[in-house]
Amino acid sequence: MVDDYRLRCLMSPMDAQLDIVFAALSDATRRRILSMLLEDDMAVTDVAEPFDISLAAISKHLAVLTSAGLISQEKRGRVKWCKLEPDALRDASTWMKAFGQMDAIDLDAFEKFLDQELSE
Amino acid sequence: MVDDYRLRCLMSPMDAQLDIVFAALSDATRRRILSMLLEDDMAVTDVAEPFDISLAAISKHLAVLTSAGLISQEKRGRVKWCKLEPDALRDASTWMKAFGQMDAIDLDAFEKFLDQELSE
DNA sequence: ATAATCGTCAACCATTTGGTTGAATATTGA
DNA sequence: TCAATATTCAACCAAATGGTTGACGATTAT
Repeated sequence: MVDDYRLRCLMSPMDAQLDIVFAALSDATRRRILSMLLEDDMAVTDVAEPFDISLAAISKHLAVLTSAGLISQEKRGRVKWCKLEPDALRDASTWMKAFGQMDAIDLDAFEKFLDQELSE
Repeated sequence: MVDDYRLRCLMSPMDAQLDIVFAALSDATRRRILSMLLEDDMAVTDVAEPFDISLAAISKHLAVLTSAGLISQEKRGRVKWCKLEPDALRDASTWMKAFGQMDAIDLDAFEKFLDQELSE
């Protein structure tokens, strides 16, 4: 009985999504925006206020966070509200968790899995 | 008594290091290399073997992982051995954990902290 | 109606990233 | 000694990233 759940977490098909989420997290401005949104939903202008960069730059950062699924944006009137979507962090934290526990799994199975993966 | 441990995790000075670690994790090739190194220490050439890209490209990926602290490289003879350093994941996973638990902390303190941070 | 506000778009720029190739540097094996 | 192996370096390239500015389309306030 192989615990290939963690293997699935580490390898293949959600790779593209993980790329995007980790890339979104790799910028301090974006992480700080996420922290701000923990406090409350915010309008784009209010998100931008503490930063020294242009509104357009913030708008781009918010677009990155949105396409990573880390936030959602909803326009009400002329204001676009930004809302945290912390569930999108789950893939990433699952990867890291799986990674940390990897030495506990069946390594023979992992090797077979790798061979199969590579022969495709 | 404020739990500002998590605040410290989310904000400021280790930001630069987090940038680097998350960026290193944002590439599927590099994550796969990390997975391979879970099995065992490996020489650069052996790391490269399963991939379709040049050895030089792998060498660069390994350099990225090294400067993120996620692996270490030690040259013995003409072979450079790559070794996983999973502790470097701790900052990142601490950030994510702190983030996930953020709603449990003192938000007034967080607000004060933010104000202070921004007035510097 | 007109002016102000919210946010994005488009064009541009410099830097970084991920890849290539070919040459160069050790080191080891015959 | 000479050839093969292991790895990096240097130069280059295309694409992506993070920033700018100015104009623009919506929406709201006067």
